[in-house]
Amino acid sequence: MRWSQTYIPTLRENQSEAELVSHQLLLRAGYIRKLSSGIYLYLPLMQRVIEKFSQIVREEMNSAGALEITMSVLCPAEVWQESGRYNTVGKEQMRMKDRHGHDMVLCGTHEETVTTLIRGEIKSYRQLPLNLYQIQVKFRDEIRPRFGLMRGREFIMKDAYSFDASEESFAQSYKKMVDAYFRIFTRAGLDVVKVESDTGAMGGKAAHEFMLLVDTSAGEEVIIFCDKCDYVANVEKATFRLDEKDVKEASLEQAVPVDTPGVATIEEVASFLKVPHKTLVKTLLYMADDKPVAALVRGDRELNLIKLKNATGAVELEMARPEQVVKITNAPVGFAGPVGLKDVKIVVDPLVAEMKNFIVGANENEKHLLNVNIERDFKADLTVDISLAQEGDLCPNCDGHFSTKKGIEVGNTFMLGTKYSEALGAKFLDADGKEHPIIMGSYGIGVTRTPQAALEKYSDDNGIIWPKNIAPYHVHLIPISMENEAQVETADKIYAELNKIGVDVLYDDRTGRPGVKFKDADLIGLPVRITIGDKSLKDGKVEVKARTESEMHLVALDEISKAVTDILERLN
RNA sequence: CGGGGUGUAGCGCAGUUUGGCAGCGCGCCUGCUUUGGGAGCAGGAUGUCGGAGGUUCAAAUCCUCUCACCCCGACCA
Repeated sequence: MRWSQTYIPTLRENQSEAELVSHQLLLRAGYIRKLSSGIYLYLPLMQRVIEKFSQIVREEMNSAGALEITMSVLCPAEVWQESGRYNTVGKEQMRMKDRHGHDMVLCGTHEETVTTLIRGEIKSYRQLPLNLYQIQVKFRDEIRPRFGLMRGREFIMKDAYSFDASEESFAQSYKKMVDAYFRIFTRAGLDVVKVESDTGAMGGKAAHEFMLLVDTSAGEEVIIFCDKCDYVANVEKATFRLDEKDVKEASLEQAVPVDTPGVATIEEVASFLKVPHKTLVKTLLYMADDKPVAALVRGDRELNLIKLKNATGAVELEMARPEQVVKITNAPVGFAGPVGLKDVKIVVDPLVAEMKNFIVGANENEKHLLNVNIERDFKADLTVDISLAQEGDLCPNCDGHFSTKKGIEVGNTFMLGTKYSEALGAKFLDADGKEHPIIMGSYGIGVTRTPQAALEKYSDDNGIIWPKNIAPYHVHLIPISMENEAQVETADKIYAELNKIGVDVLYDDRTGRPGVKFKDADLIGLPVRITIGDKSLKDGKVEVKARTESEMHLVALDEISKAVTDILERLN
């Protein structure tokens, strides 16, 4: 492609709207433009990146036996009502009425649609397994879109859905997808890790996420690693083993109230009473679908909201507002405790269950209770892990310890079980003529998110450095002067030759100054640059340089193709 | 939704405190010169100062309402 024939609006200065390097670069290098909050337009370069990545996805999905289809973005509300998710997805689902007044939704995912498609048509175990996928626009009305394509409201996703007749068959289907995912990300030049994750609103039995590990603030997920075994999990999901050191036998002492004037936080109470944080218990009040819940975690621990949500089975879980806290505990925020609470579900973390003679709020202003004990002073309605795992915790599978890293989720796989097939009536007959719901899985890859995520790893001060397989073009061809006939002639020849052997070339045929072209080339980030100038051309040579490397190679004109393919061969 | 912030030329911003000709840099257009890392000179075009209402002789500036966008939190590929 000739520069003069395409549309690459590069910008000299950074855009104020962008926080992340990757977002900044996509805007500056002329890949994307914003239309509205969380809604982006893909310009020609981005379009090519999307196509290249999509093609990799498509090839690997196809070779894993999945079949490409395209489903609608719009969907009648009844389908979502039937699965039950109409009431649970929340406000991120965009809803509207058509001209006849029918309720419609914009799909953020397609479990309902695809299940509706196959039910009634898949009747026999002989028709299974089946895996259908699409690469298509999704819409989610995110509470807070941010980071450009990383968390847009409209985005492109590859979503696949598997249908199996047995658990054994499903396990194979799932593994095929996991294997395909690793091949996809590897081809795109990205190292990802597979981590255990929460199933969230998707429901189902288990799930994994594919994470690109990054050191930047773009890493929205915290990932827990065991330093000894292969246990890896999203912090939302991670469980850990109780440290035996924390289990102590002690005689129960008399509970006593103590004045704690003006000290409300764990930090303040601990230093006021001169005791370690882990002798205190935090009582956190939440409203689970408008019913109060008290969550008790040890003073040195953070609450894991996802675990609490799962434990309570709540659809909406929100921290109680100060006035609600007052109503529940008769005390201002900071003095809540489990003793004497009425009509409040008390959820106790196992770490707390092991504690003796601990300190809690007294449900009275500026007072705490010392030497409180479970059973004697209050009863737990539920004892379940609700603590956030943290660095140094003990691995649940071995005697290793946890460390943490940050990552960007670029893909996920869900074991859905029969949640959707049962709700929507997708059933098959087995060899004995018995009816069963189909076992399903769903598998997503963020097609627009992934390339931007890649840039969080692959860029430098001068611009983008694309992995070769998702770069919009392979080669950036720059004649120093378009007024110089010999240079132009050479450039034309190289352009034709490389195109012929399937190397994608962006030919900067602008009549501008070379400095501008070099700056734009670095910004756009194609893997290989070929420069044609009088210095080397008088010896019948041109300069070939990899974006990642600083040294140039002088290459004779008849060896260009080989030089370029050699460099591409060794690049990521 | 809560908290914080910003809207002025295509982009980046100053001007708002203390009301008085709407500016700067980059980009864009024309001409000449220049051509190996964002050129120089000369000339030129470009504004609903986010919007509506109000105060005033006079509003980008003060007041009221409103919209959009960004950042922090809850949501999520």
